[in-house]
This record gives sequence, structure tokens and C-alpha cells, in this order.
Amino acid sequence: MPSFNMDTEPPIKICQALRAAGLRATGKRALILEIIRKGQGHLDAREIHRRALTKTPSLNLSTVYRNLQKLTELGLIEEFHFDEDHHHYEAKPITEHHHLICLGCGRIVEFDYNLARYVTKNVTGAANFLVIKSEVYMTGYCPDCRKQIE
Amino acid sequence: MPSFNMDTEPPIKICQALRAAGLRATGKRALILEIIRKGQGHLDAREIHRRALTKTPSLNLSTVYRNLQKLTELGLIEEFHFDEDHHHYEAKPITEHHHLICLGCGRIVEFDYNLARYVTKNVTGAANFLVIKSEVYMTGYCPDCRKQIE
DNA sequence: CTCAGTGCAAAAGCTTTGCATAATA
DNA sequence: TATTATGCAAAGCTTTTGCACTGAG
Repeated sequence: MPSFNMDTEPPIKICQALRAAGLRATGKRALILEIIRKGQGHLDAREIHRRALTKTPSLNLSTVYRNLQKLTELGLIEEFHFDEDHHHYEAKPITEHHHLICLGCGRIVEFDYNLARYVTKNVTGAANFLVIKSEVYMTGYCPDCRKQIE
Repeated sequence: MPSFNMDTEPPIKICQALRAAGLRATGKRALILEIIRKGQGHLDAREIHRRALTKTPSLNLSTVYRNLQKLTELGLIEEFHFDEDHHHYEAKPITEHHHLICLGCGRIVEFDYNLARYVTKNVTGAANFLVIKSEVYMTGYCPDCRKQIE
């Protein structure tokens, strides 16, 4: 019996990444990571679960949570805290990037900016800080939606 | 019976602010806002409740939540999404400022930076965005804690 | 074979809501 | 007095956990 008996064989790279991190390359775990990688980084646990169910109907929500925890812990994905009550996940490695979200249409503009560098250089009290993670979350109205509220 | 029968009369300014926002200046509501203003902006609902209880033992948690909602809605306070599972609140008006948090000792360094200006000027796709709010959340290790992990 | 991974069900923690009562303007 | 605010209790939602079973290595 092959390691993966799902409709779509998960990319070998994903299994490699999992094993490299010291995890067993389960079909379900690989699928979860695959979905996050394809997911543009704006998926929460329920949405990941929903998408995974179309390929693996037996997948339990708690498995999703347990994997999100492990994958975050091992640095394969990153957790973000958006405006809602639940977390969102994004695959790594990625260039550090931030989010600008339109409150009107939900459009998300991602952008790069080395905030850590700026802060440790220019902020009193932040010198010699070892920055692990920077998360930026901006909201507003995009040019189109702006017209409708003005 | 006076409007406020708590040990400490809440500052008149707070009541004024509440009335100006179209809210009734209840003793409990004033106390909640006062705590948030004094709270350096890093309090969650439970902590606000805990502190309020020392002055008003009958205050219910749901009242705290309802007031946080209303005060946020009317712009008297602002909601932040930190690394934990619950929200934190901060009084407004404040100069837009951001947070750098030490994962070792919990120390918080606040700093100013007009991110909105940078982004709308330099990010492709962000031009003409009307930015309502920017939230920055950085984590790392401060100089002291850094020594202990290296 | 051994231990990590999973399903299931129950619990935990934060937040919201319905309803009756109390207080404000 | 009319409307808003509050307490209480129950419900809702996201997330975690215990236990027994399954499957990867």
C-alpha cells in the first residue's frame, strides 16, 4: 500500500519538507500544508478544514488544529492575527511581507518592508532587540470602495 | 442619589467624553473607560474586569464586553489583536503607535511611525488607499533576555 | 514493533445574546 | 416616562485535550 492513497498525490517537496522538520509525512498533514501553501496566506482553521474535506472526507477538525500548532512551532507556517476572532495561516519561507486590507471589498494588498531594520535603528529602546517576527495589519478603503463611502 | 456612588468619583472629562459620544455616563462605563486610559493599552477584557471589581464588585463581565464593543464602535477606544487568543484595548485619541514585545520578559516598547504615509507612497497597489488603521505587532528578545537564549 | 498521528467526544476559554430589572436623561 | 444600561444565565464559537485506535518509519 502506498504512503498516499488520495486522489492527488501530494508533491514530493511537501513530504520532504515535513520529514526535514522531523515530522511524519502523513497524507493528511501533507494536504494541510499544501492547502496553506496554495492558500495565499489568508486561511483560517475552518477554511483549511473545509477545503481538505473535499479530498479527505474523514479529516477531523482537531487534526487540523494539531497540525497548525506543530507546523507553526517548527516554522513551516506562520500564524497571523487578523481583525476577526480566529487566526490565519501562511506558508513559509516567504519574504517578510505585510497586509493592507480593504474594509469594503476585502481585497488584500501585500507589501514588503523591512520594519525590523527600521525599528532597531531608529527607535529608542529597541536597539539591540532581536526581532523574531513583525506583523503589520492595515485596514482602510481601496480607491474603488473609497468612492462609495465619500 | 448622585450619579456616581463609587469610592472614587470618575474624572469629569470621562463623563464628558461619554456624553459627547452619545452614551449615558454610567459609573460602570466611566470606570471601564478610566481603566483603559490608565492601562497603557495592554489590557484585555478579563483584566479590565478584574481591576474594575476592586471598585465596583457587582460589575458583570458581559457589561465589560458590551462596553468594549460600544466604545470601540464609537471610536473612544481601539481594539488590538495581540499574539494571544483575546483582544486588547487602548484609549484614543492617541498618536498612532506600534508595539514591539519581548518574548522573554513581556516588556513592551511602543514607537511611532507613520506607516500609512510610507505605504501609500511607495507600495504599488496601495496608492490612493484611504488607510483607517495600522496595527503593527513585532516580537523578539530584548537585550537582556537575548543574553539568556544565546 | 514503537511511537507519532488521528478520530471522536468532551471540555475549556473567550465572547455574545435573551430577558427581566434598574438607572439615566 | 422612554430609552439605555446592567446582571444573570445560557448559548455560541474557536481551540484544546484525553483516550483508544491506526498507521508511518
